[in-house]
Amino acid sequence: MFSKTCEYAIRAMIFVAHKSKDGTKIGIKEIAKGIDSPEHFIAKILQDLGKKGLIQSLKGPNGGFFFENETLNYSIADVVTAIDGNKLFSGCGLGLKECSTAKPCPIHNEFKKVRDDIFNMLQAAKLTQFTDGLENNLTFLNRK
Amino acid sequence: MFSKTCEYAIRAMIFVAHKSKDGTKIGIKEIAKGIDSPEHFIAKILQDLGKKGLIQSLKGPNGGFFFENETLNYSIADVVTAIDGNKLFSGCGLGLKECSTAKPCPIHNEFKKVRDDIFNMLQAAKLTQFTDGLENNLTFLNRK
DNA sequence: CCAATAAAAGACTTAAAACTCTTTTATTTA
DNA sequence: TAAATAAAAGAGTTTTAAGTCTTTTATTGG
Ligand code: FES
Ligand code: FES
Repeated sequence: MFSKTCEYAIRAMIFVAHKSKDGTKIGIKEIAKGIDSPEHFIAKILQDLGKKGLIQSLKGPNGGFFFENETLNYSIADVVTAIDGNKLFSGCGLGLKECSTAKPCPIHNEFKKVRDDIFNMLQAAKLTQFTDGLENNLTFLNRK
Repeated sequence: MFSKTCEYAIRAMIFVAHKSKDGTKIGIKEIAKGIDSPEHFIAKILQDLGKKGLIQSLKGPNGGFFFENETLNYSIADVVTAIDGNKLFSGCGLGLKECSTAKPCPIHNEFKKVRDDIFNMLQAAKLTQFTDGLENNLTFLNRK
């Protein structure tokens, strides 16, 4: 469904949303441990998301990653679009150059339906809404 | 959603189902043209599917690819499983080592829902059911 | 201002996916 | 049975994704 990069990105963003709820900054090492990902790899990914404005960071002692505007409250769909682009949300399921209702592939109708469902569910899934589940060990971001 | 290999595979299988409905065999060159894919690449893919029993082929003059048992009538889900495995149908959306209801990731419930929808729709989509649409130019397997 | 800290940047390696080319084997038909 | 045909097999190459390592830059607190 998502690229490995995107899977790490989503896990990391949810993790940061969880850990930095009160404005605390969270370091890359702790993030890498928390989501069980290669440290330098997730660093690159978050740098990229930082450039695109989806996350903030500060260098130096007590530095780390955090969300400046809780008000923005990005969704998982925003993260997916930033990393994997919009192929999943608007591309043809059978790989035709573009998805088109006028010249549809054989599964266009059914595929469009589930594709839209995926988009809607990821759009509705805000990064901040998972804090409680993680806090109470009802949901997990790693298998350690 | 699917790997490039899998996209080609599905297109090719639907194309063969369409073209060899009356027992005609269809050559790899015509398949490659019909679905707009690299010839040697789709050849490899169909060889693989042949070994797995999803398609039949014969060498020599008048040889080509065809379906022996119309009765089997595989679905797109079968092709996807053969090529991409079952990660899409049963893996964790956030890339955790395994999807588990007991130790779910934050989006497990919602993800499982759309994942099952995808499976059901691909399971219901039989390779032979698209012939009419293709025949009447209502649906397409390329953009040429 | 200096040392410590932590992210940013950039160069790099590895592994997997995508794709190509050449040779071999099976089948048919003249 | 020889020539033509078409897939099978196998050994590549190229490209992209995934992951690593080293150096630089920014920030803080003493
Ligand atoms: S054309 Fe294939 S999904 Fe729309
Ligand atoms: S645990 Fe992530 S989808 Fe089930």
